[in-house]
Amino acid sequence: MTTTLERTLKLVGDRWSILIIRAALRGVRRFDDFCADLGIARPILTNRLRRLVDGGVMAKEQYQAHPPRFEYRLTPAGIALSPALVAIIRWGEHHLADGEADIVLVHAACGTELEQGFWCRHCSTTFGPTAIRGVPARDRTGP
Amino acid sequence: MTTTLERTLKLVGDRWSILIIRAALRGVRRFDDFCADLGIARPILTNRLRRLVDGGVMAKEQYQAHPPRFEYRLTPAGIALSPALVAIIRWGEHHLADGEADIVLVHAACGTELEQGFWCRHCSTTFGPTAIRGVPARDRTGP
DNA sequence: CTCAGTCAGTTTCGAACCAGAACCCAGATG
DNA sequence: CATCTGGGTTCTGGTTCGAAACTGACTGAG
Repeated sequence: MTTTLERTLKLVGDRWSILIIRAALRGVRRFDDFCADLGIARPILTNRLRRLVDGGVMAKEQYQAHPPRFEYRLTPAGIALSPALVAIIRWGEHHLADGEADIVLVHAACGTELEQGFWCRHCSTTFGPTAIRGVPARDRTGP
Repeated sequence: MTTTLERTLKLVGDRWSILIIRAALRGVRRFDDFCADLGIARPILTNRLRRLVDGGVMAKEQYQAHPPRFEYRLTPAGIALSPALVAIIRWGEHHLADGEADIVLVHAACGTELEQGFWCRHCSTTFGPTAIRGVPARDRTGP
């Protein structure tokens, strides 16, 4: 009984992986930069990076040959995690904020705080979480 | 250096909390039902439920007095986690799926697979993750 | 009344995971 | 040569996890 969600959580469901991915989205690429940026211990960073690479979320690329040096960057699958990341960050900012230091995510073009919703392209409408159903992929009957 | 995201992850960033919240969204309320539904060990369930209650995600309510029995249900803050949950589930289904048993989230009204985007109410437009900026809450200047 | 069963935990104890510090190694730099 | 840098690995204690068994308050059947 290993659902996809369980496998997802095994991959990114720990305190560090999400922080690593956020750092990567901000442009951090190198081992020591992750270390300094996150304050993560090196052995754990080694471990998490390997797991993320194995899971297809990040890719390890050699960026110079002679002293062989590597950088870690997000794959398209990793970048596709950003809506999840944003949703988590937004939830924290709204429900766990404690004072001044907090950050609001805004539409870069105009500075308005973004909203996140579900969109049905068939009905051309947005809707909330109560209007969601989960159906097995194979016997899906929708249009 | 404890960001809100770090505190969020301390609260729900482990393998079980998210699964507990999903079960709660499906209507599971009682201790043993969580146990059976998730296959979680009892001490860990005790621990997680306490943490979620302390964190304001779930509420513990006595539903009968004489053998004092409790049920755990999501608070509004807990229900507000569903966009994050949906984003994570969707990511897993698209990037980690392995075959038949998977589930697709659809708009209940019509059965179309839902999409999830960012919406700017000022610009009346949807946009992708690259158009997001994070700004400190206090010196936000947007309209 | 006795016996089995339910519900919500707590106890016990070995396995896994964590953080920090020290160490290693290849090349570049001085 | 000595030192520095990037990218790790090893070692050490401490915390946390998780499976199974135990507790304890009750309920319902016979």
